[in-house]
Amino acid sequence: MAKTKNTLSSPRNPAEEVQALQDTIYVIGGKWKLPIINSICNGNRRFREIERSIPGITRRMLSRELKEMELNGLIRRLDDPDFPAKVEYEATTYCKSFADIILAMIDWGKKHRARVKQQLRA
Amino acid sequence: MAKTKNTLSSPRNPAEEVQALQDTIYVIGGKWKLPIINSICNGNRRFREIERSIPGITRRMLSRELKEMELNGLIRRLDDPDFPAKVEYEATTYCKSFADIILAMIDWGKKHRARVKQQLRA
DNA sequence: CGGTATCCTGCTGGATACTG
DNA sequence: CAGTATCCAGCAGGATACCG
Repeated sequence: MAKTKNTLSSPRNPAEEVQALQDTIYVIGGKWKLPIINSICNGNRRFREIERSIPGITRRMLSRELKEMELNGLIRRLDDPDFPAKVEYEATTYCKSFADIILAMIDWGKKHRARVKQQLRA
Repeated sequence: MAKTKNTLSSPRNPAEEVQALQDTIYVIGGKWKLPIINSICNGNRRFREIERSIPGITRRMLSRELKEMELNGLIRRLDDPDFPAKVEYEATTYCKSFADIILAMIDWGKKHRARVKQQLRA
């Protein structure tokens, strides 16, 4: 017999939460996915634009990640047939679902900088 | 002359935000740091406890990460001299500063699971 | 229990050059 | 502009065995 949802016991399920956490880490793992998502969500649409908006990224990496992200439904690639080599990328709803994570991370990063700066002055 | 902070223009600074994002990715990079932080913040204190709470992690990895995290001020290691091989770990305030990120990621992971399940039924 | 030592593999990602 | 091709290194991380 299937257990019915018990709303009283364990409002938090640690095992389930680690799982969820590990899934997420798997999906957004690596150095570039989140910065790229962030860039496109910020309105950058052209390859070069995105490239310039992310310090340190190479074309190869950007190219690879964009391809994978398109496959995974994170972005749409719009290729203008009239202008060869005019491509635009746009974020899907799915892509935007990472907003909370990205915001939390930006926030943490800013505070971290402030903290380090403090430390140097001490 | 130094630019004074202009509260009107650019309440958001994209360049600064990518930086912050990349800093954060650097700090919590890899498969294990976040799950370990999460585990310790959830009250797991013993090595084995932490190990058991994180599916897939090996002793070697856990050991290495814990050592690094202690060096970086994320956790305190309490070694009981009376009981050799009785060690406890506890989270520092710094460690807890990752809570928002972790929560956002757990949340995303859960929704992701639900989404995938939906897809399979369709 | 709480680790360390050793060995090994793969994959991420960098450098560089070329293309339609 | 928007990529692709090739080549290569480093290191994260897995397997396994051993230790006080």
